[in-house]
Amino acid sequence: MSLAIHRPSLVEQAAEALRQALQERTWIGRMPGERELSRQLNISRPTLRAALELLRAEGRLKVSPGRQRVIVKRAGGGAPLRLRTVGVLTPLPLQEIPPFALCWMDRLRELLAQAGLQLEIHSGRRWYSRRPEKDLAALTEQAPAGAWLLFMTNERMQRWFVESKLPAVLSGSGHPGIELPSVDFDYRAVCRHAAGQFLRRGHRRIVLLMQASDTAGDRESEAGFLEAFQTRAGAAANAIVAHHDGTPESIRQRLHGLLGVAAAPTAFLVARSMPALMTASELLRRGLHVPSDAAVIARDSDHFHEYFSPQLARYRADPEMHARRLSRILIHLIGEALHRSNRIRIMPKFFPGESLGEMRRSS
Amino acid sequence: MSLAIHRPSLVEQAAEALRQALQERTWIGRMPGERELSRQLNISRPTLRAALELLRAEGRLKVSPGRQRVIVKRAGGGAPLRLRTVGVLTPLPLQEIPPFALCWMDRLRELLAQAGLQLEIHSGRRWYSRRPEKDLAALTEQAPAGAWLLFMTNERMQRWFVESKLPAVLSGSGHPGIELPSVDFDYRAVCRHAAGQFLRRGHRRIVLLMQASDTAGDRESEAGFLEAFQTRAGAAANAIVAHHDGTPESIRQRLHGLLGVAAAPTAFLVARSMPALMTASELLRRGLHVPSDAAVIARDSDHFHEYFSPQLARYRADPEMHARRLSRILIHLIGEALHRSNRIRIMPKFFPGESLGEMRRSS
DNA sequence: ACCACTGGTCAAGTGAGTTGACCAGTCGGC
DNA sequence: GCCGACTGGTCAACTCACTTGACCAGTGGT
Repeated sequence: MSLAIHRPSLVEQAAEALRQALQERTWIGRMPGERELSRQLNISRPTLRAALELLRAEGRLKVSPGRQRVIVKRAGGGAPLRLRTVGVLTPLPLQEIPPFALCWMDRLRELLAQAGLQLEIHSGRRWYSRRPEKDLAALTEQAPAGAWLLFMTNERMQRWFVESKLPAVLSGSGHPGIELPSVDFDYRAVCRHAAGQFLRRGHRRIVLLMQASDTAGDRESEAGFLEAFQTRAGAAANAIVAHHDGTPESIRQRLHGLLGVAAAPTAFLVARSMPALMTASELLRRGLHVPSDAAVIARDSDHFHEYFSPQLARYRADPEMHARRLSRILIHLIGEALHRSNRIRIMPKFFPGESLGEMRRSS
Repeated sequence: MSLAIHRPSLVEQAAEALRQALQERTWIGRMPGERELSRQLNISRPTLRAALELLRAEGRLKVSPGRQRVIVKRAGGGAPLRLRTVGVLTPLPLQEIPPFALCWMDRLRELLAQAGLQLEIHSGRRWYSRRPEKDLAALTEQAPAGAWLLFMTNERMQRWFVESKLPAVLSGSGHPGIELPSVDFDYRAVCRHAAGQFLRRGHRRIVLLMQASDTAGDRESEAGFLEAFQTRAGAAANAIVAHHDGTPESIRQRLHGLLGVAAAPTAFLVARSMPALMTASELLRRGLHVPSDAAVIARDSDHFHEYFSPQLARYRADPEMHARRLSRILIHLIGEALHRSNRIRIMPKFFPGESLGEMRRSS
């Protein structure tokens, strides 16, 4: 059913009108001035400029400051093929992608399909290495896409996309200084809040357990977590940041190390839904009572958490919303092919569950 | 100079899209609900309502509170609609669909998109009730599809699709006598095998824990499970089939009942991945050791099981394969629109894990 | 009686687009 | 020479269509 509405931005519509006008040889040699054009099109100058920038990127115009834009003579129809695919970059194979992401990805695929776009998933550790530049260049040449959706990306990758000027969107945080549109969670606020919950319940040895990756979201998580200990209440407590490599075995080992000492931690904030499951189940398996021996909060949540006993305290978000926001940005981006730094930051909702324990005054 | 840009509001565009849809007789009798429509159009409800109000003013719709809008019959024929969509029926909303299914569904969507087909998911308990006929008729009229993909269906539903002669494929087993193409797992063999594993390890009180649904797969599971007890080794043992309603709370209660007696079961075969998680975690939470106090096998597996400690014994299958097979049948079906009873039965691979215990001779 | 659905309403938030202002560079004419 | 009227380049403030998320009462099937 093609019920979907196209919803082109004014910029796209203006660009299309200008293309049409150029095609019909409305002007010769140079374009009219911006102010004149914006008057004719009945749009504002910033909007017109964005449209003209599109045409420049397509090679139809040349600009130089102080002079009117020059119309480039075209030899035959060098119509810039518009790519109708969105490439997705992920380090994980489809089966290992967390259900939450799978859910919004599927919904996103549906939304994009209605707009005539196809999602193409490229999964592999290759692009996530220390020096991804060469592989990224190879990929974007061999599998060209109208836009790229980046998932769990490190700084190097993000920087590469900015510099190569390919249209890209982040699902997850952008590193400082990276000007890419993104949809992500406010992990700084989440982790600060979670640590605060632990502190208010009298915990004094608190672990943030996360994957050793260099995504911006994880860095923010750490920063937010540590911020909570700079308050008066937190100064007396012990903040521990522990890393693992993402595999179940590695998480188990890390927990083994943490719990093997005399003054073991009593509170665990765990990043990502599956490591949270591993943490909680391993605690139970060791005979610890949750929450009285060890409290747990999951930074991320997935639907299978509903089926864990005791119910984990966690932060929940809406995959449908995530998909809609991404789809709008992507459709926009593929139409305009220009970065408009559009950062959407979502605050997931806290769900207390049973793994946190009652409020108490002192330890 | 036709440089001017027509700038329709979203409301106008939506109204136009709806007029178009009405023209094409996309729905019969009544419109879908506002929430559903706004989701399909990817606009917010207030905006949609304004558009619907436009149509009402034009006399194409009638509204009355608490009921869906009624389409006013108009003279003049509508165009016959071409069906390039595959409708998916599921009782669960997208977020609650198990990751395994989500995974093959997404891959299926990709494969179908390549063939120019769109997947349209319809989730709701409505079609899964005791008397689904009326609602199914309404659905297939209001959202016509070139083929239907049925998920977790009961016998009544399957029979309805056979009798209405709509092209349909089952993901899951067909009930006896139902001649629909299907891709499913051989749960009879799986459960017989699982019960055999328990018996060989000396367990004598063995539970099959499953959702009280009337899908063919679940019936086969029960049959296969019980078959294992008709061997010489199984005759001395106690087979218990316990049902729950699928909610975490219900599973917990059921387990509470099972474990509350003196001679509690020592082995649990659990259908579906999430109930298996609930079972294993609840056992641990109660201080039972897995597997020495209670052994667990999951009939179905999902990737998050990797992150449970101890590793659950389970049966694994390949979502990619599942998607490929379904896509072939569906593309075939939508091309030829005839049933060719094509039953594909998959035997998932057994993974012993840690929750089953070593082999031993006697209890 | 319940529960899941329907249409009806609303307040708060947000982001695309507008407006209007100020640069520095270019160019023609006095 | 130099003024002034153009050019493109940039920015901050404002506006309003649209979104979001929440509630309500009524309907209808189980």
